[in-house]
Amino acid sequence: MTADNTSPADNRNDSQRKSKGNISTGFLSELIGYQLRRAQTALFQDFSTVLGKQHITPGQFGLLVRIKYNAGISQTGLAKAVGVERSTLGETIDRFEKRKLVERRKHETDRRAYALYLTDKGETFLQSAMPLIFEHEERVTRCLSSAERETLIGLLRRIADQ
Amino acid sequence: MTADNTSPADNRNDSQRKSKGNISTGFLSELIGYQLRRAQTALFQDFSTVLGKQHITPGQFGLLVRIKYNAGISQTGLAKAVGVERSTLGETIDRFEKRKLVERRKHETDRRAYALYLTDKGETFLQSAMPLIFEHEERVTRCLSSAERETLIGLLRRIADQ
DNA sequence: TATTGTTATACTCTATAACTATA
DNA sequence: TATAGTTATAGAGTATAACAATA
Repeated sequence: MTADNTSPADNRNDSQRKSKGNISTGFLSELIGYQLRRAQTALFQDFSTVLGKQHITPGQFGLLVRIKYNAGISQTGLAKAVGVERSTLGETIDRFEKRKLVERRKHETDRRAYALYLTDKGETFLQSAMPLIFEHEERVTRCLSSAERETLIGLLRRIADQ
Repeated sequence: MTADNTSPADNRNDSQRKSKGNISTGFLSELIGYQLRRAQTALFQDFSTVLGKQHITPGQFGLLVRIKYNAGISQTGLAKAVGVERSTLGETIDRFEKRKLVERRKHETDRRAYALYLTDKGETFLQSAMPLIFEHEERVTRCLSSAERETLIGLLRRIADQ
């Protein structure tokens, strides 16, 4: 791929044209960033069809799982772990608390901090979501062999971990 | 991976723990959706460090490229191509127009529609962003061989295209 | 002084619904 | 009737900055 390859006729690898509006995406289709974005959009849409009724997004699901496996974590600790600001996370926790999925308890030693826990309702919610998550995972990777699936997850992990 | 493997001690593959807050992510690290999300976050951050000063995001960049390669496209056509609502895209085009990157002209035959074009400033902007995009692409995939990079892009494309 | 959490503010992305102009 | 675009409204994610309480 070269930076000069910007002719309007350069649509050879434009696999997007088959289903969407049939428009050219130029050199985008050769970018990892672009295909990553497209894949994530596809996954998000599948996730929404099965878990949208529960009013949960992939990001929120990840938060609930982290609270489950790190019971008592502080908001700042959780915010750092997922890479968002404390103020952003605070509002998300507000919404979880309104839905009775997460509980803020007083931290035992640090009186400035909260300790976050799943409520029983939160635990149940996660438990009931689990089979849907695994079905979702199966469905979005059904076009790959087991080996390909492992390859993909390994490559993604290396990119994310660098 | 089994749905029952939810013990708090199940952190074997939790590569996230090394750099972030060192908290457990449970079974998340075995999900394609999770690793896809992490990889995209990493790419987004790298993109922002090189193109954030230009006040452009990956999504906006994709729109500008599509307008370049589909000069005269309508807002509805572009909205369908990227999978967002007309109202959402309209506001984005508003901002592009304020920045003089995109121009709304009257459609030649359909008087309800606009025809979208990059302005000269928009063309120049895209041209100057190009080398940064390719450097970004190189940087985020430097941990992969050429073959691995091709494998990854192919696997992502298959997931997105299904 | 530094940190935890909240609040105020702002911008973007996202969608739905109602509206107008036109097809 | 249907479509192109706008506007109003709403919710969520994102951030920065200032603040009170506490470490």
